[in-house]
Amino acid sequence: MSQQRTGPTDGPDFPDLPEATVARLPEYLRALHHLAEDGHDTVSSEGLAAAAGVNSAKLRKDLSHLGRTGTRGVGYDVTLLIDQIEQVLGLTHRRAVALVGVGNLGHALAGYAGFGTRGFRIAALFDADHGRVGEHINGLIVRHVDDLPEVVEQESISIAVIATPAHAAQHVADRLVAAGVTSVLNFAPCVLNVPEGVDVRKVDLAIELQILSFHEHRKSALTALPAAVQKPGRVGMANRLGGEAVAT
Amino acid sequence: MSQQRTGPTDGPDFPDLPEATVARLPEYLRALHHLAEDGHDTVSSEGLAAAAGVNSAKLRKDLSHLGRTGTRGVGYDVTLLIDQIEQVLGLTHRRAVALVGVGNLGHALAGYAGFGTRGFRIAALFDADHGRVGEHINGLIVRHVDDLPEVVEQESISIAVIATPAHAAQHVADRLVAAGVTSVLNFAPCVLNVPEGVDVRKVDLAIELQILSFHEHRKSALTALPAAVQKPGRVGMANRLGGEAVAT
DNA sequence: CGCGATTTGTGCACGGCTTCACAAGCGCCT
DNA sequence: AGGCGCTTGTGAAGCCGTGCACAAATCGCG
Repeated sequence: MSQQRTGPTDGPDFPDLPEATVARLPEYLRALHHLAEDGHDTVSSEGLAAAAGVNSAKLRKDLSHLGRTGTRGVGYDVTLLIDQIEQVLGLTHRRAVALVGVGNLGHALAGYAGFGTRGFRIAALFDADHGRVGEHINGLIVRHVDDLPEVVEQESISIAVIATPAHAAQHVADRLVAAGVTSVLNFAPCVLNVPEGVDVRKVDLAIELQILSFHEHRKSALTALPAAVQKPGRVGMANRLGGEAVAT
Repeated sequence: MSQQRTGPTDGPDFPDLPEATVARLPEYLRALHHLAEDGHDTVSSEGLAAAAGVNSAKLRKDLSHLGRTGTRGVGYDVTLLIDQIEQVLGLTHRRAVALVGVGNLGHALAGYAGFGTRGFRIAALFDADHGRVGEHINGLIVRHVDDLPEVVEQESISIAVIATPAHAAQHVADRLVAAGVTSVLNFAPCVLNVPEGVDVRKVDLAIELQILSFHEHRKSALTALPAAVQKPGRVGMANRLGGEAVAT
């Protein structure tokens, strides 16, 4: 997914950020909100980096892509930076999100408060099971997937979350795309084929655990044979090339 | 590649894989199981790559790190490859997992079938709320977090999932580490500080949506001003750097 | 007004990952 | 047995991301 620049005349505010930076901005944003609640007016790159769990140099480079945002010798203005990041992420208005699949996981997601507090609004719930259609969840009524086109249009939905069983996911994705959705967050353990221009991000619990399993396996093998290289230190690592998501 | 092993004394089978490769192996594994169910005995790198949503060259390079696995002119033996990957990921036995936080999301995770079918077993549920302790979920009884050390020891748990509110996550993580857990999957929207040697992976729903939001924002800005560069093509992309980072 | 302390912004080098392109190997068919 | 087509495995090149180290900028204070 490459995106060539808009051209010589640079777009008003489209820094054309590196993907890795985009993936970190939300984390900075969360940390900033936390700092704002604690009454901080400004933060140093060092402080914000610590709160977001990254290197300070990386943080500065990331923020530098947004244009000059900090003040040398002082740091970053918290509220100003929040505004800038929200602007870049397109969070200036609450985006409507559709949730398809109201099963085990779907229920939990529908009740997740983090949606509302971080720029989104679940605008509609869908399920293919007629037995579930009509059910009330968190103030919303479950509708049948056949109603997708209509509702997506009405509510101006461009982002959808798929929380169906794997075998239904591709079909749902096709219908979502046909209805006009251009971004999908997929919780089903399968790959989705979508047309160019549609973004898909995937969250797979089992994959995350399997990656951890690998490291466990490696760790136990290391401590078993060679005298383990015990390094002290503090501060953990959180890796991951792509981000992932969720919550309570 | 020949027998050379990076380490001094070569570990039995520890290719010391690139992190990016490790993050993709689970996806290959899932695709392979799917192929096996469909009766395939062998797969070409092209076929498997398509099923896993990646480039075939990347797939071959990834698999080459496991030692010779394929047969030129033929492809990869499906069941053999499954065994090899499971071996490397440490999935030869079902790993016990502890789940802390039996709220909205915790309930859903406790009932997630993908755990059992993909190498894991939820061995225990915990919550700090005494009102929830004792509750039966999916055949398991919710225990109080104070029992962590005891249960982790008994069940040989090394991996834990945190599904608590953000404000409790760090405290829970500390207790988990103290109890002997060395890998954590964190669903709470906050960064965790853990000692060296403990792995943390994070899944944050809001972050995923915000990343999608950015791309939506960019797309709408592009289609608005310049005559959109409409490229045809098919086949979608699933990123995550990681995963991408994404994982991702 | 100027100096020093502080912190940002960034040039640069390094390492890892991705992709291409092709030689090496394998099976099948004649 | 030999050749042919197919597929893997991998060298090499390029790209992206990271982290260091430092110059530039700003504030506060004497």
